[in-house]
Amino acid sequence: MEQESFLLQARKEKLEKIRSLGVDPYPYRFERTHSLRAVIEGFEDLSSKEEIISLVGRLISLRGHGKTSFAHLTDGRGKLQIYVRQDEVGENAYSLFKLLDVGDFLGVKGGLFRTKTGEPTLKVEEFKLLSKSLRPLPEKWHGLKDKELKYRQRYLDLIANPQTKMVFEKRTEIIRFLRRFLDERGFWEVETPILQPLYGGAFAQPFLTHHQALDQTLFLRIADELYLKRLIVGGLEMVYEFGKDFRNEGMDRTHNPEFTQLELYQAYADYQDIMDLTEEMITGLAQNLNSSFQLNYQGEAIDLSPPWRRLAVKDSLLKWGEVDIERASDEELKELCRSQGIDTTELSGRGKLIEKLLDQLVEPRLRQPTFLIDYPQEISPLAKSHRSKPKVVERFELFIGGLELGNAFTELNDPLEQRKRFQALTTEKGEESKIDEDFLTALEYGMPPTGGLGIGIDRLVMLLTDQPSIRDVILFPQLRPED
RNA sequence: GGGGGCGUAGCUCAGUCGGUAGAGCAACGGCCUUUUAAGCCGUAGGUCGAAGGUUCGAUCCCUUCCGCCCUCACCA
Repeated sequence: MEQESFLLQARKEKLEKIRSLGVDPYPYRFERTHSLRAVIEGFEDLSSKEEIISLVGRLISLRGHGKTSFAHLTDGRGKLQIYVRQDEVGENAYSLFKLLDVGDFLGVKGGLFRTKTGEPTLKVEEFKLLSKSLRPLPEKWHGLKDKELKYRQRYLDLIANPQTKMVFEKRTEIIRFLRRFLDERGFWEVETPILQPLYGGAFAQPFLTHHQALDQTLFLRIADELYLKRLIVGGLEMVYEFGKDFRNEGMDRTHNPEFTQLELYQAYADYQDIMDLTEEMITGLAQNLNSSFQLNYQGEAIDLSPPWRRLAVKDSLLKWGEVDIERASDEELKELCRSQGIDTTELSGRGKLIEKLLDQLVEPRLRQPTFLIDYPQEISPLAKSHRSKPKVVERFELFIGGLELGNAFTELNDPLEQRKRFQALTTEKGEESKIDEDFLTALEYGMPPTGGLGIGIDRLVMLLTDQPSIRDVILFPQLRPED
């Protein structure tokens, strides 16, 4: 802290010197004629015309040589060298330039030329300080490596590490593509409540908050599902929502307490249609982003070429668990769990046992794109029973590179059946979790046959940007407070 | 929550088999009109994550705590 104030002090003194020269270190405006990227791309043309241009940017390097200085400016899209000479800008202006630091924002005006080494450079005729920086930026050569600092002070990470900026640029492109993809198919983008009197649509602990005026407990949503289905009842037919969901559970490489999910619902579609849509959407995305179906995730080659494997839960466990879940007794399933080192004392019901076996035996093996389909009904209360297979529902989860990316159903639209499923859950849990009567009422008015999908956007970004942790694709991931 | 690793200057990192610490970059002063990790000369900057213990002496060993990372568990 002492050290920091020492460094701060030097900059504050410069700030005062600048003010005493009659210069405002935080002025309001500077007109730029070109972005730095435009200058680099149009350099030959601009320099041959000897045009005088105006540029802005942050000073990221500074090399003074007495009465002349070289520096680099960056404006977030590009980087350009500038060259300042005392005999060009005048003595007063040059002494002001000497008071500048790496980190300051600058507007410059001049013509372009190439240095001896051929680097495109702007010869400064005039410049204007646009904003004074009071703290030193991370070191120019090694950047900012400390993960904690990268997450806590993401702005420094973005300044110091171009790769970080690229990841988040791709994140923006991914979301932009998905919106366009759905908009073009006639989906409506909608917004549903984040503050909910009841929570549902997934199994997870919620965050609680309180509304003062209503004196009411509210929950931050764990999923959008039950509201989006109400809109299907309302006749919207094709809806989607990009939204933050909040789950009050553990944090790890693939879980952040708040995360972004894309949910979409399409009337008159079933889960087969949704599989087609998902495949088309994500392969289109990869093509758009990387111009290829091939990608590398954490050293592993992944081929997104369609069609993707569609593997039934039952077949997956036959293959990797050597068990027939239709025939095996509860005790046999438990035995298999135990042989895999799974603690079965807390597990009730075949559904949970099967889910555990999937976790352990199947999911880690799903490296290439795979729709795992037809899940046990008891762990899928919002999905419609399979049209021909007993005891399973029409549901899929999507796995790529071992990441669980999506979850989808042919939606259950039988209100009486839905009520039974909710009731079975509350008795199983042995607690008075409230049933969303308003949702059931909506179903009673009639919901058309519908397919629905949830995609974990953060994990999708991880996959497509080759990042190992969800924290690397969320600008401000959840951390414990310092001290 | 269990196990393992890490925490030293603003940043990136050395180091001390226990004798209160170094480098590069950044900073400050000086020289320098085509440099680009500019260069040269000089200066300053640290309660070595926090607290306690062992010791003549702790940044180093021990304990506890805090934070970060990995991993297991938990997690429709």
